[in-house]
Amino acid sequence: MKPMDTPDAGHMYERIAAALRDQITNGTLRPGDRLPTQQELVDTFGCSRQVVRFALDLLENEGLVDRIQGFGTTVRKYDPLVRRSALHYRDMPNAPFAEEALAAQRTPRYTHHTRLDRIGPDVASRLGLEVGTEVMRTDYVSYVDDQPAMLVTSYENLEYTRGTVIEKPEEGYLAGAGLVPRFTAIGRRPTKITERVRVRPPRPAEEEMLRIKPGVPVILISRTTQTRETILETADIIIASNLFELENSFVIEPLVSTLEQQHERPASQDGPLSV
Amino acid sequence: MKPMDTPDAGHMYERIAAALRDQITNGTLRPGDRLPTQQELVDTFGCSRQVVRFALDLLENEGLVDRIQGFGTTVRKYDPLVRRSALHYRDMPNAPFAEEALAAQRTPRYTHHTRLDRIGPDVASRLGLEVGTEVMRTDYVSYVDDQPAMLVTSYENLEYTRGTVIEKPEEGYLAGAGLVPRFTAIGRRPTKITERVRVRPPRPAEEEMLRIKPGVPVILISRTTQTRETILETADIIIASNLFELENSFVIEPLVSTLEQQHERPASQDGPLSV
DNA sequence: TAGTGGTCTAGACCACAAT
DNA sequence: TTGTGGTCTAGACCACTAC
Repeated sequence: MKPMDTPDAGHMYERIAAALRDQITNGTLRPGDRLPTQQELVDTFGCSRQVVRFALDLLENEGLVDRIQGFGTTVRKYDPLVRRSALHYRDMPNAPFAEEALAAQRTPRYTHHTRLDRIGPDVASRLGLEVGTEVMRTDYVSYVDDQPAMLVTSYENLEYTRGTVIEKPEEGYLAGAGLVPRFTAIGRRPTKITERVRVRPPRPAEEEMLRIKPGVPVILISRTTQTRETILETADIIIASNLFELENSFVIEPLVSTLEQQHERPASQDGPLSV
Repeated sequence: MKPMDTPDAGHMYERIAAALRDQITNGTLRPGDRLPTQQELVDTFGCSRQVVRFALDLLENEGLVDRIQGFGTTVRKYDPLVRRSALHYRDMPNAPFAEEALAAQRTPRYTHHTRLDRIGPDVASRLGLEVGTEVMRTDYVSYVDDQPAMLVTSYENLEYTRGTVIEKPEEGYLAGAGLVPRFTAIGRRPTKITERVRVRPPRPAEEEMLRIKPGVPVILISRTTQTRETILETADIIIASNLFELENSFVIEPLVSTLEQQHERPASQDGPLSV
């Protein structure tokens, strides 16, 4: 019969998607609400069920709806936690992840597994070591309300940690403390931590580990922790983007005439100086 | 005939997708290569064309392939630039975006449009001003090799910039300079810049503005620039995640509380020190 | 013009959730 | 059991690319 474009413009599936998207974004349909059934949409728009399904595919891939077999299609909820780098890289020996979750009325939990491992090319180049060098590897899985939210794999250079209290990250009196207090405790206080952030749709393995729904990208962070001369640690962090936002703060150094650079001086007051 | 699961396990479309995904990720099919045609896949897997298309939908939504009508399906290329916060928020009055692009052998270009604007609730709360206050708004579109890559909308508090040389961000001798040198020039050197990073699939408007392909999430950054007492600026930044990665560096302050400094001391295995 | 991918129909059966 | 969404077939026509 009528093949595709009926009265208006564009394709039928896009018209259906646009109609529903409007209702979702303008609040007519609210998070958790049920959309019309596929059959109702077939009747409303006078098209085949495949077309309706294609329209719902779009909305699902946009992260706007959840489709529950046998139940219906609902508007997806979004209520992320915030991962603050400043919390993770401060001196206090608390667990920043737990703090973030509890502050948002969620229940945090994590598992960890530490073992010796030999590194591949990628980690080797980040640590400045030879491929195959033995390092201390720790895998973490962090849960929010029993839902996996973040995967971390950390590699620590044994040259610096071997035989110290922090050789095993989750043992000893600094178990669970952040990188900064741990390495400070062995006289190797980090001077800089660098995060490289990449974003893409999840791989099937990540989809499974994080129980990710369609339309939810993952955030991948490669971190390196260093002192002036050495690289202490590197880590791969995988985050489900529907559960976390990131917050990064950058401290701007005051202008210190031309003589001195920023060294061990607690940030002084910023005078209105000319350039 | 045979409805779905033939010999092996799972659904046919997932088997097809998995076979192709393997070839892409293990390098049998390389970026730019053409996949088999839909008809060839129909013949190979002995299923209907709809099922083959569903499999390709998956790969497209994973960002792995491009589908070009009349030509074929190809393996997508990924070669992002790096947005370094340290570059954007430093003192040098250069254009960091151009520098990043040129370093990667790409051609940068951007447009800008500055005007007075009255702010809505979101920007108002970020600037600590009343809704409807007049601010200086500037919209930027940044292109890499003539492809739009980043949208920035910046709102500057006129209370501080009115009548100064930086009142219009893209005029005067500091045109195009970063936030730090510009505000420093009027005696309001920023002390902290905070970025909140959110990730999700693109809205249709964003898809169009950034000419985004299926399976490419957007990165949304809300930035605020402040001195100790005041909020100077806030901005919304939208980035196509296939064109940019982010790099954030965090400087760890030396310990100044006690006389203890870490510094160049190669201190190996020493006993546990109190934090 | 030939061949590619894009949209659509009409109908079938399966899997899961609610009752 | 009923109704929801999930997978699949077989076939049609449209839109674009390359030759």
